[in-house]
Amino acid sequence: MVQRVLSSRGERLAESQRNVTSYDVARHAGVSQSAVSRCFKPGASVSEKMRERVMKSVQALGYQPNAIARGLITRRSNMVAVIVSNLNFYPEVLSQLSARFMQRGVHVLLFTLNHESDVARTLEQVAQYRVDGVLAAAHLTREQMAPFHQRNVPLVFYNRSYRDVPVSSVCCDQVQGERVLVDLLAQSGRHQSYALLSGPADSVVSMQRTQGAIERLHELGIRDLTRVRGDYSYDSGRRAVHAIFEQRGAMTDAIVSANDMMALGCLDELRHRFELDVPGDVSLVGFDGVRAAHWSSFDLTTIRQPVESMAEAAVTMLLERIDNPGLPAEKRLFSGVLRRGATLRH
Amino acid sequence: MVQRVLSSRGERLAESQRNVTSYDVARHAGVSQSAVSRCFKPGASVSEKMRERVMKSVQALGYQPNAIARGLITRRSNMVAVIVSNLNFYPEVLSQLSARFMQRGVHVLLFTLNHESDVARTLEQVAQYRVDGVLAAAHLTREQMAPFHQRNVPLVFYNRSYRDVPVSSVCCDQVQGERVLVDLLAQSGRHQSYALLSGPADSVVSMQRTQGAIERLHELGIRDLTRVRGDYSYDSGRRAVHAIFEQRGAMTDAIVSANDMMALGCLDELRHRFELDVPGDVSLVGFDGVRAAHWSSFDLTTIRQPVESMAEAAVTMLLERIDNPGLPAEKRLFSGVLRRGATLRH
DNA sequence: ACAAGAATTGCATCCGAAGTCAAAACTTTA
DNA sequence: TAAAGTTTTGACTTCGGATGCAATTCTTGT
Repeated sequence: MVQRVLSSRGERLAESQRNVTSYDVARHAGVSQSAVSRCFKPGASVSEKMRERVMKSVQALGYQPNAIARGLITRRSNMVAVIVSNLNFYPEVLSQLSARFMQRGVHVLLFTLNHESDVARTLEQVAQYRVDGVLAAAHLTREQMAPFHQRNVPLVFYNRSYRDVPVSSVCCDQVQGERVLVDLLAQSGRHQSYALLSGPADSVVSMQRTQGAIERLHELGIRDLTRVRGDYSYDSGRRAVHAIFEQRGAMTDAIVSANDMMALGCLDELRHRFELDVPGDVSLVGFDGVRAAHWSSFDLTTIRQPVESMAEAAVTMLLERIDNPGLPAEKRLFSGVLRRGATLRH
Repeated sequence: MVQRVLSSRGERLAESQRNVTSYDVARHAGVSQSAVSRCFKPGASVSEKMRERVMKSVQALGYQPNAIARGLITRRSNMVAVIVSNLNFYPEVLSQLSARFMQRGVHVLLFTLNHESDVARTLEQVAQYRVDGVLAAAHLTREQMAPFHQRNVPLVFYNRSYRDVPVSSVCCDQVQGERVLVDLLAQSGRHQSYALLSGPADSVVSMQRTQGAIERLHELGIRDLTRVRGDYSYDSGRRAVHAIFEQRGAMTDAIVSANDMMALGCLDELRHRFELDVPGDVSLVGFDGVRAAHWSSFDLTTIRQPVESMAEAAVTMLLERIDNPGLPAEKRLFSGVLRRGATLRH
C-alpha cells in the first residue's frame, strides 16, 4: 500500500502512457465496451446517435483498436507471412506483393532466408504468429509444409511448384520460356558451340530452366554443350565466362544463362575482359526480365516474368483461400514474355 | 440441438483443427497451465522433471505458443514496423535490416509506401498492431511522428534526419559525400560546365545532396551550373541528359547525379545515344554505391553508403530503445565511402 | 526427525476486443 | 393505446498465455 502511494506519480505516468482501450472510450462516452467495439465493426447494429457519440470520444482520446487483442478473439491476425529466400530477383516481387496486400488491408510479416538461416526455426516463428496465410518465394520441404496444412493455414508458393504435392502455386513457365530462347538462338545464328550456365544446385527454378534448355537443344540435335554453374549473381556470371572458355577454348558462341544477373555478368566479361563482340562473336540469353536487362548498355534478350500478373494472382489466390478454406489447391502457370534484345547474332 | 448432432463431424474436425493451447498441453501432462507457460519463459522457476514432462506433451501435441496471445498480456509484440518508401535503392537496405532483426528474434512487419499510398492510413495500421518500434526509411511529418512519441514507441529513421526534432536516426552524410565528389571533379579535369541532376522534389536526401554539391561548387567559384530534376530512376537519368543538353547545348562536361541509378541512365544515354565518351567528353558521378555501379560496363565514381554498418546501427539503436525507453534520441551520421571508378576525366 | 528456508507449483486474474444473448428502447400496427 | 415486432444496447464470457501470490514440496541443518 505504501508503495502504491509512493509510486503514484509513476503510476499516473504509466497510466497516461498506457494505450487507451475500448473501455476507456466506453467510460468517456458513457456507453458499454461492446458498443465501442461494434462501432468498429462494419455492418454492426449501431444507431447513428451511438456511433457519433462513440466516435467523438474516440477522437478525444485518440483511441486505436488493438489489432493484437482483436486477432486473439477473432482468430484472424490479418497478417500473412511472406517468405523470400534471397532478394536478388525478389525486390521487384516483394514490392509488388507488399503493395497488393496492403491495398487489401492485409499486413505482411516478412521473413527472409539466406544460406545461413535456420529454416525450421523461421517456420516455427511463422507458426507462432498465427498468420492467416503464407506466401513463400522459397523452397520448403514437404515436412516443412505439413504444419501449415494441419492447421489449415493456406500456403501459396511463388515460382516453386511441387509436382506431387497438392499445394497452390503461381509460377512462370520456366521450361517453355527456355525452349523459346533456345529456339531463337538456333534460328538466329549458326552457333557452333553452346554453353549452359545454371544457377545454384539447390534451386528448382534453375533446374527447370536448365532442363528446358537441354531438352530443346537435344530435340534440335545439338549435343555440343558446355555446362557450368553459377549462383545467380553478376559476379558468378563473370567467372562463368572464364570457366566456359577454359573448358572449350574460346569456341563457344552461344551462352544460355539461367537468369539475367549472370547473363549481365557474362556480357560485361565477354566485352570488357575478352573484348569479344556480343552479339557478333557470342550470342547470349538470360531469364527474368530484370530492369537492367533493358538498359541500353545491355539490351539483353530474355524472357520476362510477368511479375505484376503473377503477384496479383498469388495474392488473390492466398486471400481467397483464407476466406474460403475449402478451396482446393491450384497451380497457375504464367508464360514468360519474350523480350528481343540485341544479344543474338543473326 | 439436431443441428449440433448433425454437425458433430464438422465439430470434431473443427476441434481437431483448433490450435493446441497451453491448456491442452497442461491437461495432457497433468499439470497447470502456468507450468506450461513457465516452461517457455527462459529463466523461470521450473524443475527439471516438470520441464521434461511438459516438453514431452508439447512434442506429442505439436504445441506452438501463440505469439499473439503472449503479446496481448506482455504488451510486447516482438514485432517492429519497417516502413520503406520505395524499393529503388532499398532492397539492399531492407534485406540487411530484415536479416539483422530476424537474427535477434524480432519480427518485421513490412509497410511499403508509394506515391499513391495513404501515409496516414498506413501509420494507423502500424499503431494498431502495437509494434514495439518503428524503423522508417521514409519521410514522416512531425504530426505523423507524434502518436509514436506519445505512446512511447521508439522510432528510428534511416537516412532521414530532422534537424529540430529530437528523434533518432542513422544517416549517411550526404552533404559531405557530395562535397568530396565535387572536389574530385574539380581536381581531376578542367570541366567547363557543370550539370546537377537532383532527385524528386520531396526527397530530403536529394535536397541535401544537391545542396552539398552546390555549396562546394560555389566555394570553388564555379557558378556555371545547369540544374535538372529526375525521379531517381534510370529512365529519368536518360531523360535528364536531353534536358541538360537542351539547356546548354552539348557543352556540359561534368554531371553530378543525386543517385547512382540516374547516373547510370545518364551514362548509357551519353554513350549510346549521344555517342559521347565518358570520361573523355563528360565526367559523371553518382551516389549510393549500388551494385550496378561496380559493373564493368559502368565503373561509376560514386560515394558508397555503408549499408551494413548503417543497418546494424539502426537495428541496434531501435532495439536498445525498446529495451530501455528512457534512452534519449541519437543521431548517427556515417561517412560515405568514396569509390573511384572510371567516369572522371583527368 | 523436525523446523526453517528455498524452490516449485497452482489458483486466480489480467491483457483488450468481439460475440452471444437477453433486456431495454423504439416502431409499427390494429 | 396496447400488443407485437424490430432495433439497440449492455452484461458477461471468451480468446490463450503471463504473472503475483499463496500453497505446496523439497532441501538443508541440527
